[in-house]
Amino acid sequence: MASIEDVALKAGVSVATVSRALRGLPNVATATRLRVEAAARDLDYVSDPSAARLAAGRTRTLGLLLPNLGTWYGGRLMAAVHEVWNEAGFDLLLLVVEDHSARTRFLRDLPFRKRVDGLLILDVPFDDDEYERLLQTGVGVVTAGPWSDAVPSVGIDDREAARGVVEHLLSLGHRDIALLEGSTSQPFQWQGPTKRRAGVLDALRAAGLDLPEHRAQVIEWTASAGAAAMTRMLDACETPPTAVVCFSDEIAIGAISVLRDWGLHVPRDVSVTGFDDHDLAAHHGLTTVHQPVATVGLRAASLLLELVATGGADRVRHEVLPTRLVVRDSTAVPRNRAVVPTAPGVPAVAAGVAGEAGAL
Amino acid sequence: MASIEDVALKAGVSVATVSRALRGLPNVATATRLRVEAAARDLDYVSDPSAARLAAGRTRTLGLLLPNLGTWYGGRLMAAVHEVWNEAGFDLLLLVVEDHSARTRFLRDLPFRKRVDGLLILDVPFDDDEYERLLQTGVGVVTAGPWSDAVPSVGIDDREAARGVVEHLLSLGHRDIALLEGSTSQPFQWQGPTKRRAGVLDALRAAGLDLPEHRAQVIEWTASAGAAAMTRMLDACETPPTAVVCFSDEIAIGAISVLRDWGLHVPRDVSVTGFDDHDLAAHHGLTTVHQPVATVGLRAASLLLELVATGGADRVRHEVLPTRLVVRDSTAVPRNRAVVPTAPGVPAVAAGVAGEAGAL
DNA sequence: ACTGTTGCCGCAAACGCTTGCAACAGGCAA
DNA sequence: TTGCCTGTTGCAAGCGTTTGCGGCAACAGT
Repeated sequence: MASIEDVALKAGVSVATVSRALRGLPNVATATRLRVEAAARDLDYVSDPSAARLAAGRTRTLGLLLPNLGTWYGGRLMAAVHEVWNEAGFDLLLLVVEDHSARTRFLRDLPFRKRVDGLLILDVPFDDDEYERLLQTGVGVVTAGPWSDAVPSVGIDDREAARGVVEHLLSLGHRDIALLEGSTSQPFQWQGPTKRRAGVLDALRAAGLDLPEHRAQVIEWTASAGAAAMTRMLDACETPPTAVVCFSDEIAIGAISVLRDWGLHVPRDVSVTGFDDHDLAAHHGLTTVHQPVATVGLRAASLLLELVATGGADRVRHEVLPTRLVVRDSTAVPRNRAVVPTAPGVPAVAAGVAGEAGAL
Repeated sequence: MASIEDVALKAGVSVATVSRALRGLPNVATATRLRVEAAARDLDYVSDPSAARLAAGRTRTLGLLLPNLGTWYGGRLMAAVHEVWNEAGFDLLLLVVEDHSARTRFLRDLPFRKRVDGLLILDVPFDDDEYERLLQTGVGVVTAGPWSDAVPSVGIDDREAARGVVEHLLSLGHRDIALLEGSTSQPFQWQGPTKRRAGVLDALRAAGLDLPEHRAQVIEWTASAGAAAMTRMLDACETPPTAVVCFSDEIAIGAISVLRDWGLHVPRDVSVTGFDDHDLAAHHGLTTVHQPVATVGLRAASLLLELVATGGADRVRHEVLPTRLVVRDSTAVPRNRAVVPTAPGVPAVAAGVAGEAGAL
């Protein structure tokens, strides 16, 4: 297998020149560059990344830290990140921290040392001291999701998004709105659900409403948990809520199936909303919050790329990407209630768009 | 940041001894080993993988080649593979080949050269010559899914699995069975669907039945494609089939939603089966073929590990993992038809298990 | 003609490990 | 005592790059 020396011999130059020519450095004459490139092509030469890393002191590898592989969100994001980094000639090193003990080990061993130039953290939150410890290794750090003053981030405004969903329901005339919240500890203390809950309360209070205890449940982020919670709620109350706000599409899909089992029509009897705009959401006709997961990945990946290129963070920047309420067929005017033209402070949103058209 | 030399100095031994001690090689006295380990711990030393790779000529990295990130199947498999390799101290390098031009480039450039010790190929099929070209780079190759005489593989018996599904329907008494096949070119020519079709035909023919042209459609592997195809089929025929066999759970979910829209009850009016046992399949009460994706990943990952450890493949081995028919609530005895006790050659499977119990 | 300047290029020293080989000490048998 | 073997350690030569520095033309300005 050809090494740089073979190329140098064949092209009649030194290895230094080959290295410079092949990497496109400026101080190489065009003629020599062409000669070198030809020689490299003839010999089918590719440079050895290990040697390059060792000599240059940079790994041209970036780490992606996430709590688990195989989730819809993580997979989508990883796809975007991989594309950006691959394009820029960086390898992607997967770092999986699936539970608290793994998290502790991660912070103790810092297993990315000497392996990556930068670290993109997805949904594994740290406190400021912990971020500091990560940064002391010299690698650049960016988060996609978690927010901290210590490191740059890109994410969405969970609070605002949740508020938008509830405002949509309010504008349709709903006054009895239930909440299926995702747990904050799945598997980590994560800020998203807290913010979403705050957004829900913002909207309710602006309309002079409240969130009674029996109308809220904190559950896992799965369809089965959504189904179970919906069942409990229907069991416990004589009248179902007119609308159910779910913190993920999967939860919503679970809730919907239970409602249907109970003979309740969605959206005629009960409106349901999700969060994420999962692939299957469109197919289920689910009204939901579209979350630009690919864009989040792309931006975060690019940010980290810049960071490691410029060497240091000049200033900690935060990018907040817009979400979008996608109104489909799972929300409608509540049964037997007058449409309130516009709730106070609510933009005249989509009240006409959401019909009872497509059955679910 | 501490290097091996610092540890050597601190422990009062040579770097060679440190290297041997820390890697657990046998020819180090226990006392020295302990001293070295203590020094390493004190200095918070981790070895530089680039230097180790360069010196040893092995990368301790394995490549995972797949057509796209962010799919349910790929994500699940990657999770299993990552766990096995991580445990063994190997890094995972993602190689994505999303379409034919990328595939051509991959074969031309062999971008994994000098970067990995082995390659695990998932759902990106090559012909024998192409495998030969991959092998000439000296890396070990294993596939998860595709079958070839050239390289070891682990996978499932698609034909057998598909046959089982149809036999289940036959044993319930179905005689008018439709097929929603996944396309073979998504994005690559892949053997799975061909084999599944063969399995379907095996079962039908054994029962003296046929697959009329208007009862089969080749479509994409998505819920929307499943929905569209189901619509076309219902549009085109005056009587719907009594059962629909789908090549993926997502296709099945799409089909079911259309059937429901048309006022057809599943399974009372039409039975539907999927393939994969996707997370949401249980939730939809879908009768389907459980595919041991995590086990496939685990076995393939281990196989590759052995392969690169022993240096060479003694013999090309193929592992076929069992699938399992999971009978849920989307299949039942067809309406207005007598139950045929047992179809010829069909094991007395689950005919009593599949009731009309849970509505969908 | 002499000095700077500029543009290319080569020399050689890293980079931080691994590993074949030699050295050495101690134990044992002859 | 000598020789051999075994178990442990050190020496030093790599591994294949990158990059600071110096050299050497060619060229322009005085």
